[in-house]
Amino acid sequence: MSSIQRTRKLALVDCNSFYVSCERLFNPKIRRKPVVVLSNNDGCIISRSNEAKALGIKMGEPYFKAKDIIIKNKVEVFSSNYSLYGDLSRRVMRTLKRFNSEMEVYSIDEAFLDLSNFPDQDVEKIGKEIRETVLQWTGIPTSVGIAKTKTLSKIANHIAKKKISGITSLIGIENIDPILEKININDVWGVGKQLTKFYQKNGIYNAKQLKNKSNTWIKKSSNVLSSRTAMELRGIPCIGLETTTAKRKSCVVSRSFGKRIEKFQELKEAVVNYCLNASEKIRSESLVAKAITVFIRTSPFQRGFGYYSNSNAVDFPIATNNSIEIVKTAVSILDNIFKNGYQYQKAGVMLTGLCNDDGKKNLFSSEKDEIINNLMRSIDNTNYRYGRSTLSLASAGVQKKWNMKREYSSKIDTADFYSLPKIKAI
DNA sequence: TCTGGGGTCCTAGGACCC
DNA sequence: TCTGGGGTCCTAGGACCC
Repeated sequence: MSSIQRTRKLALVDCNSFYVSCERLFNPKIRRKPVVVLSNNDGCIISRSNEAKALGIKMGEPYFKAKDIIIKNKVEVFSSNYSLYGDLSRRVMRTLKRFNSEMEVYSIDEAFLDLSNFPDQDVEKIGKEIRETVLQWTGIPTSVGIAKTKTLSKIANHIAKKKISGITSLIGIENIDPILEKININDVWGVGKQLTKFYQKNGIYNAKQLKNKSNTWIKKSSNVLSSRTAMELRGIPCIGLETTTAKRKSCVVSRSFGKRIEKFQELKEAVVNYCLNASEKIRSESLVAKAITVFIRTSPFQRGFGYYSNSNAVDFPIATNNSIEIVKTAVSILDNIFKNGYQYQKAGVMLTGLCNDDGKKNLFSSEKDEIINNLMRSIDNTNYRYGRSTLSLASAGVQKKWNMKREYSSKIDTADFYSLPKIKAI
């Protein structure tokens, strides 16, 4: 064997406080200040700068609960701006792809890269180079964790987040038990709230203890996913790299309302809008839906008004992505589940059983379908060019009293040339 | 007053058939 | 009429992820 070691090596590159970093990119004045970004409707805190974390503001905490700390410490607050984050995410991913085309975009702010082709002793250097390049080209700071399996890369990344260098590699370490011992069981990828409770009850408090637990016990008392996690902790890959983006199986559009809604008419407007959104989305991916679910509910937190939640699913006679048909079906479902006298807080539609739109005509297709398809296509093109909902259906309404609250939007639009930041060339 | 949204996968249990 | 078990398929709900 040659002296160059080539084992399986996966890097997890994760953007630091991604949404906050995006806002900071366009607003240098908040670089060193505590910053948080809120979820839709300004409901919860979903991204925090290190300064904000240090103040004790928790992930997912409702905004109103953290308001005291926020005001007292002059924390900068932003409503979320997903088109900005999506755009910057694509730039980061494009940059990463230069290092290896064997890459899995795992979420908006993280990606797995296969570094197996590099010699073992070089990976830390490569990781450093990745960080520097992404920072220089996009302005987004990242952390890099490298290990033999996805689960271990996650752990390496978790450690890297706390280091100034921003990089941790577990490659070439004989015994990683002392490292795993310091990782709380709930910080292991795939171990959520319920599993944490279960493991702790059985004396498992850290990653090392789970790693050394027998597989049969884990499989028997939990499930295959948990045993996969344990195997991955042992350095045995069980979760593959998904380099091609699989077609999705469902498409959900749902929102909480800016204000509570009581009237059927307003609820209907919201549902129609969600349908238009969802059908446009699946059309853009050349998919058709076999079924649709509509759900409505009142706030689970509001006491004294009575809680009501209901949903219903209906199969389409033929899988479709036609807005008009989808809207019509959704409204009839809403008609069935709507009850008077409740203050609705949220509604949503879910298109399920998605499959490829082969465009084939079937027994029931007619010339009318052809006309409808052309209509959908021109609606999508127009909306793409002139902004969403330039063309819509009358039932979608114009007032939209139910629209989301977004009080703290930075209103940055990356399509606006003049607001683009200047990035240093190399 | 104010508590996000969008996904995937697994399992248990019921319906149905032989 | 009563009795039994095993297989498959579907769905709802739960758990997890970011």
